[in-house]
Amino acid sequence: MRTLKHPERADMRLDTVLAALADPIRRHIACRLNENHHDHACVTFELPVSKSTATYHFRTLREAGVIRQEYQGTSIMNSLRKEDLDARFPGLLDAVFAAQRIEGGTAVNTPAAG
Amino acid sequence: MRTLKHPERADMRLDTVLAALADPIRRHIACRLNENHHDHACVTFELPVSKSTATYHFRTLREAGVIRQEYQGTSIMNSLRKEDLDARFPGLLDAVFAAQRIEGGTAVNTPAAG
DNA sequence: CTCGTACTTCGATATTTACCGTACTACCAA
DNA sequence: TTGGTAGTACGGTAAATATCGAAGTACGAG
Repeated sequence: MRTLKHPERADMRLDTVLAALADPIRRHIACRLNENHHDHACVTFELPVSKSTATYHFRTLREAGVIRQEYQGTSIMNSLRKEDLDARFPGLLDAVFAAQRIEGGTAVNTPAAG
Repeated sequence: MRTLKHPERADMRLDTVLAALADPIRRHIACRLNENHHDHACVTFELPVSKSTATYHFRTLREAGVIRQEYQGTSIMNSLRKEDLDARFPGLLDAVFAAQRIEGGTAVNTPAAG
């Protein structure tokens, strides 16, 4: 079974988390995982970038500690590390999601939506 | 009198604000302005970068809407746009500052401190 | 008017980031 | 075992970012 490396709670860095959430595509992924509480395969996000670029963004989020990625067969199930983030940086994630809602929804034009 | 351009509340973008706060030097500036409530000239920050780089970071913060910069003679008085930010993205600034305190203080080694 | 201070602007550079396509791996199902 | 699906790794590129030093501007003090 393939496993992916995730930072411990204590190893999450504010720099990295903020940089991860500063990108609209990555914020879009995080917001969606926050809204739809069950896990999602990468492929279901329909991002406006190529597959390899999507991998890059998911990896950036995972390495920052924002999401958890676990193989399930050939897919990866993504979930938001909300409890860990809330423990490490209380209120940060909620403030970002609230801000995103205020600013106007999706943060990104998915190819399906455009 | 020289004046500098600041975005209106409504024009503040989450992308830009998060990117501004993702950099440790800029977050250090913002944190200091939050702690010491009166204004500060750029020169008082003793950042570990050259003067022109400092200008660049202050400008980035100003253009994101995080700080206000107003000339006072040959100096610039910097202040945090806390009310505006709180109105636009409630809780975001406080969450970032709290996270910074949790992670361990200064976010940056000033040359004086190192 | 001259000088020093505080900051900006410009041009250059190094590094990082976002992005792509191709080739690859791992797994499941037939 | 053959094929399809989901995602990774790699090599490359374009753009953005962070950095510097040198030269310039604006202002107050003397």
